[in-house]
Amino acid sequence: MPAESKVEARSVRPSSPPLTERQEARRRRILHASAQLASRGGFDAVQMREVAESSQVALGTLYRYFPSKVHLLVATMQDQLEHMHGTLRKKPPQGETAAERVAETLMRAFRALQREPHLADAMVRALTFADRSVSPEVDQVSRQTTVIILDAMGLEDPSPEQLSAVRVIEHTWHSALITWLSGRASIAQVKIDIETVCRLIDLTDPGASR
Amino acid sequence: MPAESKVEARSVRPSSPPLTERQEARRRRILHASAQLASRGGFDAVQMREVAESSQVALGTLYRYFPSKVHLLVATMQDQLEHMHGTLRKKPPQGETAAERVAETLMRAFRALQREPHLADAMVRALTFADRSVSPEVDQVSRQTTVIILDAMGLEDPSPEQLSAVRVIEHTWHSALITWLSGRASIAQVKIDIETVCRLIDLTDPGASR
DNA sequence: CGCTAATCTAGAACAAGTTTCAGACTTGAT
DNA sequence: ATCAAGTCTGAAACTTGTTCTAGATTAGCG
Repeated sequence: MPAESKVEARSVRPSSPPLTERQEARRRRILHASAQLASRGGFDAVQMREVAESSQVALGTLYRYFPSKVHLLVATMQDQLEHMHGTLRKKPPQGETAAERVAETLMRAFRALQREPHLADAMVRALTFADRSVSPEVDQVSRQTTVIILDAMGLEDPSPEQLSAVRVIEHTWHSALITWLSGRASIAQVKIDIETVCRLIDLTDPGASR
Repeated sequence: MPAESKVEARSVRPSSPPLTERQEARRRRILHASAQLASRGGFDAVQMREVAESSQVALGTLYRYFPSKVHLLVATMQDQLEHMHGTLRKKPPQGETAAERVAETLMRAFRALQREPHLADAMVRALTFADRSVSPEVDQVSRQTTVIILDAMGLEDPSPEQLSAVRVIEHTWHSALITWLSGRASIAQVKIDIETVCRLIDLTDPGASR
């Protein structure tokens, strides 16, 4: 009955209905345009009309794929996170302790973001500005981040305390990024904050190699 | 030469030019209207036209006092934070360790926010969405928060490590609030995160009473 | 008091996110 | 090949933050 089947965009989570090739292509064009515009001028430069035009899609269609600007930018972030995770996987961190490895990984990610500060601005602002209607997508980003951190820790089955520590690390990561993006903290400051919070890991993992 | 002298609103920081009585009254009406509307429907419910109308001020005047919606909401937060600090001061936390006292203080603040979740939503979203143009005001909020935490710790002159810990606690506090406000974390979860991050204090303060 | 500069007001105008709609186009099934 | 249902397009409309303007008010000063 449907034509190009249903929509509902997802990146790693092609849960609901599968997309037509042309739909997949559209989705990709949109995300590409979004990232491109964001790389220029950050959150404000991602204007829905421009995204639509750049990706050769009608405005209504754009809104069918991504029901709001925030949805679009969060999806863009998911997209970028995948790249990131792939990249990080290739060269695992060198640190001795779990805390060092996590800090190293986050700093590596941070340096990547520094290369595209405007893009980082757009994604992070969208992420923290997102309201309840975007919760599922934001949650997905959060889970992905958790995976990256656990990866760096090199744990099989983390304890509840360790999961709490990871949650706090994520909090710090997001908030520190924001203070950096809004010019209220220096890069060095962010580094210190990350290293400080990572100490929590050793605190919650008595069996860490020292 | 000027009439009602100059404007430039501030709360605890009447730095630049002092305000006329009528101006002070206007400013107060505006902040009151802002908090009232925010208490109803959160960030979205604070509509500049409505704030202007509620506070009996022309739209242009509103923008003269607060150059953007985010500025207005951040100022509203400063205002609320003062109350909060005053209230907290009266009954200092009971905990034995600094970590316990800080956690207790933050949880007390958290409970206050729970009583007006919409207001909390408006203020916190504004805070994290703020761009560079609002940095001074956001920074002021941050400083005020730092003071509250240091107060709870009961320290005279904190070490750099301790200040780092406080910074991380603030990061966690903000970010945890956001996850709670957007329905991605339960109240219990926030509590755990706060308690977890507060452990950093003991970690950085070897001389803590135990 | 009378002046002058600054402030305030009412309201129009503009910008960008979001919604809506009629009509053209695709798709999968018969 | 044809049809029904779902999609896409282009364009207009609507909402809310922000800016602008002309004229009325106000404050402080000589």
